[in-house]
Amino acid sequence: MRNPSSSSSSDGTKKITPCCSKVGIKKGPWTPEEDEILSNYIKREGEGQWRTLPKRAGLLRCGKSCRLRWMNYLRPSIKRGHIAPDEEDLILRLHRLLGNRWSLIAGRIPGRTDNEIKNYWNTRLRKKLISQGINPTTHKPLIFNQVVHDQLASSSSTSNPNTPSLEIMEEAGVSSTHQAAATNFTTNYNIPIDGGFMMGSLLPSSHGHGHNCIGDYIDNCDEDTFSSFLDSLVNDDDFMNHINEQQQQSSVSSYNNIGTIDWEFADVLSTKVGSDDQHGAAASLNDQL
DNA sequence: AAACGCTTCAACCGCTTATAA
DNA sequence: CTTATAAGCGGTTGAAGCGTT
Repeated sequence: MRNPSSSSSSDGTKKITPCCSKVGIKKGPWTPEEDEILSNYIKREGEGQWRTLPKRAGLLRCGKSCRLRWMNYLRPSIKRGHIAPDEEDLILRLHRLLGNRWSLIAGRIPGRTDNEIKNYWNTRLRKKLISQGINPTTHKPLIFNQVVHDQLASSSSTSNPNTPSLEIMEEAGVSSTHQAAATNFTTNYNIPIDGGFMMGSLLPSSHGHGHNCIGDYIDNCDEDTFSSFLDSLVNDDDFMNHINEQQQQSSVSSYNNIGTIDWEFADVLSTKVGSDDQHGAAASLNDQL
């Protein structure tokens, strides 16, 4: 494990983490005895008050370490071991929508911790996607993105600056129907090609400022709505019902076509124009429909 | 059997966010 | 409103285990 004395900031000065700086605080792997003490204490007294918990429980650990051990290993609800294919699929779908929001992703997968999912992603899923030629950050094809982006950069032949050129769409194999939809889609929703819209900005605590129907939809959600939105990803059939309910309740015009947008096209388009993240939301939702 | 390289995952760190005083 | 403290998060590390040579 890591050397406790090696902690330093980028400018070389030592940084002290208050709860872990005391002499006599144990670090490194937990022993079965420590696990038992912590488990028994939390079962008896409950979670929380992590900073003072070690002293009260009689452990020579910092509160952070106790919390982590409990959250990631000792909690009775934790499901350890092999991640099933359906769990893997869910991780992929949620990551495509949420990015590296491990805690949020874990919250949607019963019995799995953020640390476990993060590790699984970094050691397996990331490599798996790369081996399949998929960018693990954007979930788009690795090579195609670059080619189209380069083409797009040298093109200025469309009247709407947000719309990819018809030549590019033809080259990319987009049908004429979808080409027309592209113009409508990008015009109606004023989607800027360069986006700057991170998937993480879909979250209530980190609002994006791009104009995107899905982004707007989620930006205007409260936490319960967002939570139920994520639940709908787990239960695919619920998603359209959820959107339709929101449509009826909302007078925001940009929501009006949300149930009729050609999401398959949105996915194709997002790949073609290279504004991965902004369209990534639509693309990920497309997969659910 | 030994040496080496690679993979996994528990645990730590620093930072941010939330809450209390 | 400001400051201090606690909790939570994501990135990173490195020991242990495993496979290969």
